[in-house]
Amino acid sequence: MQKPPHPAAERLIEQMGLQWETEGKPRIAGRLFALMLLEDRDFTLEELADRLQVSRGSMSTNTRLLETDGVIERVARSGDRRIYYRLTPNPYLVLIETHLKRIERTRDVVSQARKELAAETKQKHTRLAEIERFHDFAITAITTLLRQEKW
Amino acid sequence: MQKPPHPAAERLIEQMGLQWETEGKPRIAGRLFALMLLEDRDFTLEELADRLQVSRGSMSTNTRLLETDGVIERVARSGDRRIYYRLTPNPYLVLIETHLKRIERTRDVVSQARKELAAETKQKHTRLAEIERFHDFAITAITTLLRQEKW
DNA sequence: GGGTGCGTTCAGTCTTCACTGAACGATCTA
DNA sequence: TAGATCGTTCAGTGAAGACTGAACGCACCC
Repeated sequence: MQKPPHPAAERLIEQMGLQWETEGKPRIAGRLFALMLLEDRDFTLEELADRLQVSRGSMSTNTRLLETDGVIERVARSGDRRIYYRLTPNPYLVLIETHLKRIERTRDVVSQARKELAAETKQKHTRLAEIERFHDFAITAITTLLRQEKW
Repeated sequence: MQKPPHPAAERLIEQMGLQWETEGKPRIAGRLFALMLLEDRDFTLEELADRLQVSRGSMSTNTRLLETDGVIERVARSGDRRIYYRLTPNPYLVLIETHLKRIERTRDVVSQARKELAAETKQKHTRLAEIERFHDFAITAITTLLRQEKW
């Protein structure tokens, strides 16, 4: 017999879903992430779909999404045809890495624009160089942060 | 006579728009931000709407959005009924602050769940405490980063 | 081979939200 | 006061994409 989920757990899951939504990611992915953080064990696809009340199709899509990001991984069990999902060792660090990549991408866009605008007014060029430097600074900061790992 | 915009500038603006879109923010807001970074001067609403080829309504909404975030500000000129917009002194730092607030919010959600789940299994409680600690660490890191300002 | 369980795919639906543009109020000018 | 200019609001439109669920492929079991 299944114990009904604690209201506080439920709230955490839903809040995380909304949070992810504001960041442009699927709500289900956020809810999924929260659930797995909370329970911290292996799940089958169907178990997840049941628990979060979504279709298997949706769950398939979103597990793949998190898997691609490196937040969760698939686990096989001998004698069980089903696939199990669990969090990877440092899911949060992985998320930050994804974020880092985005910043790097923006930096590159700025950088390229700066180079191509070199012949333009000096003001624009200086301005872009400044922005680029800021990005570099942020990237360095986050990278050292990730290396520390002593949280 | 107006000089046509440089292709590289155009690309930067559009790319920034797409970037903001992936982060769940309006594309126009991103384009607006890039344009103002690039030119770094005062603009009227209509000038912005013309330049980015959007309606005045849209521009009104999006200038307000960036203004609320503290990225741009309104400027009045005596003898001119129109409102001018310009970047605030450290627009990037402001954006990071906004991001910081979001992290704090997530931390609070986790924190509350942890407290309410104190009576639940020890595993869940420990797990949530760990997540909370991680958030605290990230918050501290970003805060010190913002205080430095020596980029 | 038929039957069953599992995961994926994909066409279709639904929701959300960015964006438009007309209408409006407000403010200045003649 | 009438007219012009400026910014905002809001109802309506359109598009993007999250989500569903049926159909499918595949592997295993009998």
